Amino acid sequence: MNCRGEDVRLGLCCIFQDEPISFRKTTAKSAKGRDLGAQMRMYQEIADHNADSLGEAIQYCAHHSIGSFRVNSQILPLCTHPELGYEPTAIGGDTIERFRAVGRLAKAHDIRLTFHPDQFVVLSTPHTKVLSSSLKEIEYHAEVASWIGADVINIHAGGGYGDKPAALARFVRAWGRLSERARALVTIENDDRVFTPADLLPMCRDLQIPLVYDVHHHRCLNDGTSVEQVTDWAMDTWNREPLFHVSSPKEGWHGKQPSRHHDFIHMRDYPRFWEGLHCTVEVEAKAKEVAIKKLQEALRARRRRPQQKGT
DNA sequence: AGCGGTCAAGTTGAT
DNA sequence: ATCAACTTGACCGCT
Repeated sequence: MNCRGEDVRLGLCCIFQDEPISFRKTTAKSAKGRDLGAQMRMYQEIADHNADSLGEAIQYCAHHSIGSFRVNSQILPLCTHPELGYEPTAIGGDTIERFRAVGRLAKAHDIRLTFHPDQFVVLSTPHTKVLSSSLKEIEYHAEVASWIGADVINIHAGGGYGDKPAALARFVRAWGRLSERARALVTIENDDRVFTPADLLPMCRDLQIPLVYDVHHHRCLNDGTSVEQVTDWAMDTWNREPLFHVSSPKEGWHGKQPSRHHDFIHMRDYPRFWEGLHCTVEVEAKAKEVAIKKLQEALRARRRRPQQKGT
């Protein structure tokens, strides 16, 4: 039981729908038109804004019983850009101290912070260029995570390239090239196209990489295992609070692309037996904080009702 | 001020 | 062959 009086910690992903809390970014094209000094000033200004916004996001979560917030990877603009990139620690002024203060705020309110680097991080890639940029990207996340106290950098296994065992072997090798600090934060999530929980669990156990179990992806790409079974197995891979993902299909399970996310979470898709688990559930719904509010209400209502048939 | 096109990056599968 | 989808639309430059 955590401080919110509930067992499950719900997580908000990156942005808000209605609440006026926003994060800024810029484009390489815009930055290139300035001299180096002006570029760094712009990056710092955006980073300061984003640190402040992250603080507001944490406050919002604390006041709305949301226990976790996923931080956008672009929180330091263009930091890992191949031409314009810079060391996170090179950002000037009191920006880093601002982020550290935000980290203390999150800790004080028991708001868990996570990262989910985007699709360009591919540790299973056979291409050395893609691999080096992926490693760099993860190390960047690890640095910022150390400022704010994030305890998860969640990635997918990457492409399968027609030979999943070979791809996973490359993943293992790449993972070994990360710093110890980064490895301690990296988690791996089952996806909806290539790697199922059954594909990933052996590697997760071998290397002690926690599995972020995405039940929606599992339902899109099934491997013969049950939601109950994978939940148990995934829980066992964690040396800290387990993290799961939930979402609902935009056009229903019989629509043409069930992988697309709905604005809200349908209770049918939220496993009943997750209630009462000590874990974080990130809510991947387009309506963001509005979807979480609805989900909280639906979970409360369901808890009051006697057990019904089905999940 | 409003609006449409653009944005750093990888891989897959739908069309 | 092209393009949308993915953890997320925001930003820029034109009219």
